[in-house]
Amino acid sequence: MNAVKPRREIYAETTRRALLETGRLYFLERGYAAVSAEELVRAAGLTRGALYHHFDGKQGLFEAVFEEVQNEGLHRVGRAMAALPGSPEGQVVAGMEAYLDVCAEPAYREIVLLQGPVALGRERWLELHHTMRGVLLHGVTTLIDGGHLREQPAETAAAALYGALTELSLTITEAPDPATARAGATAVLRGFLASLA
Amino acid sequence: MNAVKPRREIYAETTRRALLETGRLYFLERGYAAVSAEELVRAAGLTRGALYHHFDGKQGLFEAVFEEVQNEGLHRVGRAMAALPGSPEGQVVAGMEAYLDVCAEPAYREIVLLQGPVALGRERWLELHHTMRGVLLHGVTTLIDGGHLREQPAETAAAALYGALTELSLTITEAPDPATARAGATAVLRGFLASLA
DNA sequence: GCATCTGACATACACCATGTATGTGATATC
DNA sequence: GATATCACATACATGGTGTATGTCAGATGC
Repeated sequence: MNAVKPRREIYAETTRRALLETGRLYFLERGYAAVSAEELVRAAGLTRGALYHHFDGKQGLFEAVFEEVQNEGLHRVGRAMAALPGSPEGQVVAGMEAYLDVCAEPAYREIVLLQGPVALGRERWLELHHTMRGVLLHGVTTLIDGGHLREQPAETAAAALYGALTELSLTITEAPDPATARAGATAVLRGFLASLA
Repeated sequence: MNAVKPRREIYAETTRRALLETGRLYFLERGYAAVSAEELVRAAGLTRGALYHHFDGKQGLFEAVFEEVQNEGLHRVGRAMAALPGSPEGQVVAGMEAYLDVCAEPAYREIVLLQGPVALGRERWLELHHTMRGVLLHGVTTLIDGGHLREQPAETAAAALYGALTELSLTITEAPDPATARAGATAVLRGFLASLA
């Protein structure tokens, strides 16, 4: 038989997960600033001691929740792109559309897009969000290198696309009719991408 | 002679301005969260009583500073657009380029774009920032109505443009060579706008 | 020109929230 | 079985905010 995991480790992992899930729930429903650390840990049946033991305070817990939520979105975008091997343009379009769907999820929208910059400060937020932006930058770079887009600084093109993408995702969920708003958004994005060729 | 302004009113206006300018300075240099209300008013030679009398606490003062800074940018964009009467397309392009310059100013960049959402929360920030976004929306609407852009929901197009614009402005100031970055950004933006026609 | 009132602040206090230092009991180790 | 260590809980110090109240100069009424 393989080594048994010591009980203490199991217990610790359990409380860690309890903190993560309670944090995710409370941050999502009430907002980072509105929920105090004390309230949060009591909801998990713990004390602030546990919070400071496993994470670096309330912000540390938020960062952990942030990374979890963002990674879920990252995987979803990755799967959408991986479904079209051999077509770099199709991959980027599919990735952008998948990203719109990811942004439509309440968890991603609230935790990563809206509360992230507020809770972490823009600087730290950029650090943690770098992985997601990197996907788009990588895609654009590939398109330029492959000759599908004209020669241009990839950072600039990716930044503009990212800005349009994010702003569009927010307006979609705020729109009275999200479905048609999403359709309009993808049309705008495809046109934008084409204008870079 | 016309009525003389009572002395008390003059005094009050003076302290109000002292608070505004100290706030603008401190928020810009140190950041909203990092500067306490107490520290701020002491730097202005006052106490928190004065702050709460004239504004609604630290956040109220920030909102006032925010509106001042944003209005300066608004006027600058307005002047740039007014310089090209009769050419709606030229006006929008000129407005976008002027906006890039406005975003390059440290005060606007820090107070409105970076600290604004953090200090006010996105919801309140959107309310106060609505005037600036409205300029772009109005421009896009005019272009669509005038047939310069194809029939499409103006909100969607304006949102995408705004997102690209803002994101580009941030990357420009962070770029090693802002001048060429700005040139690249305007090229991307012109192409984007053309893709909406 | 004196009394009164009002506006512009200052002072004092109560209340959270956070971070940290320390305590404690269960569990792993030897 | 004694000891060390890990996973928390408890207690306290600190700092920041909002509010209630006090105070004094300056406007107002007679």
